[in-house]
Amino acid sequence: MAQKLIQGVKGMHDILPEDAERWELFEEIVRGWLRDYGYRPIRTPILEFTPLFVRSVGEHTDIVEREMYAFEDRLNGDPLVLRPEGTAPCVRAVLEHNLINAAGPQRLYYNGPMFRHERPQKGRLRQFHQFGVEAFGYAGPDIDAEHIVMLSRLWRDLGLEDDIWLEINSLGASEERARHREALIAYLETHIDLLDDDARRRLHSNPLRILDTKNPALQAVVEAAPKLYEFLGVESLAHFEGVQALLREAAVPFKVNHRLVRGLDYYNRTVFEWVTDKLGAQATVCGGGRYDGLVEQLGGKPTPACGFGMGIERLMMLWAEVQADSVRAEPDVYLVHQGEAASRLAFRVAEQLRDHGFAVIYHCGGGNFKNQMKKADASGARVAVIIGDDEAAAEEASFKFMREEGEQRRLPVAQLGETLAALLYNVEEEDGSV
RNA sequence: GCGGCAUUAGCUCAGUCGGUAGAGCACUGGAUUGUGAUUCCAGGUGUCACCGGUUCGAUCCCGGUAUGUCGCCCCA
Repeated sequence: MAQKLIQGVKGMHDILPEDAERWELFEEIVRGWLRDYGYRPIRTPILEFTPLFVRSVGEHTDIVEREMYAFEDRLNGDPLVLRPEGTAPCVRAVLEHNLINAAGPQRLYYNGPMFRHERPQKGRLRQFHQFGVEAFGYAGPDIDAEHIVMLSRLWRDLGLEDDIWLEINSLGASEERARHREALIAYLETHIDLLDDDARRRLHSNPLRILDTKNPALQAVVEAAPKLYEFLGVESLAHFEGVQALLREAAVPFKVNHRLVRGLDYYNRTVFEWVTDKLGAQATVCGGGRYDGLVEQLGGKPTPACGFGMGIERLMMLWAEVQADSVRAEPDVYLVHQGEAASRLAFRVAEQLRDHGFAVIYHCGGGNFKNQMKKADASGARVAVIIGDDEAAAEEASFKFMREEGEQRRLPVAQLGETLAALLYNVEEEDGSV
């Protein structure tokens, strides 16, 4: 296939400054929120060996069967893959470095790009970004509830609480799930003549999804099908009830959706999704749950675990609506200058002002004063500091407030920093004047 | 991976029943050459996504490709 030189890869988007600034603000908020709950960062490589995901996510999931960027390293034949999700790499790193044995239970988070070769749409990209949280070594329902409650707080902090709601379910223990699956398949096979093509295709790959069909002709069959929750044992039910009790304690509203399943095989017991109706078909902005079997499955000691991932692109689209203002960081000072001696002085003055803590843009590229003042205005700077031949000859600088009334003033450059600090931040000078 | 729709100036979009194109914003220059966001004047704004076909002639019709977008599938 012929590629154009100047063309990004399909489904992989550049995040331009306007958006990237918003992303960084979002990331700062999220990191602060994670720290408040005692979560620590972990960073893992984007490449992993392919079998890691085949074993964890599941051989017969869509992710593994048709969406992984898997390839052979041309140099040594290693089977590599661009990670399609963050949980398995996190478990791998925790096991490889013995974090749990060394330091006990772990509360961790990560942030970064994930890769799935899907058909792109708005809010569904081939390279997308997630914040993920994983907790290892906690068996009780309190950690499940903690994850959900902390997310509820994040939505409030972001102003998204009206756009997102919570659905939860319990998948039970893996044996319980397996028995239900068997019963469900057996039931559906007795009604095979009633199923549509889609349902037949999913009968052995993902029978739970059939229960979610939109085909009205199947409603009666689906309604009478064996229910997963009828297969849950005492412990699973108690755990699920425990999670719900804590959610009620924290006054977090939720909806139990018995048809909620997740596309990754490793989940058990609690699963949850935060969904919105504002992003079309891409309704899920955050999903997660418990995966008590995964650590052992990947070769570790049996370790209870629970976590979630949130899609940054999807959340950013929601957040941009409630956060319409630009989040651009504006400089304090734009330094306008013309003439050789003046430019040299201005270069020094810029550094001098930065010593005082100011954000300073030194004009580059020449141009007349009119042109430079336009740039100063466009930059959003509060103050233009102007140095021409006259100022340079006297070791002085002029300054002018761009956003408020006031005459342009002129001072020796040695006094500029303190004077501007006083004017911009109302800092009193040593003699008490402002 | 399947089906539908879209692609025109830097941005948001008009338009040509087939005769090589516009608006607003932005940008550049000017209104006593050392002063911005207002006002006035002037001006580039463009392979009309790409490749091919039909035609005297295609931005427009047809086919393919690329990308985006909507739905399905699936998921964050």
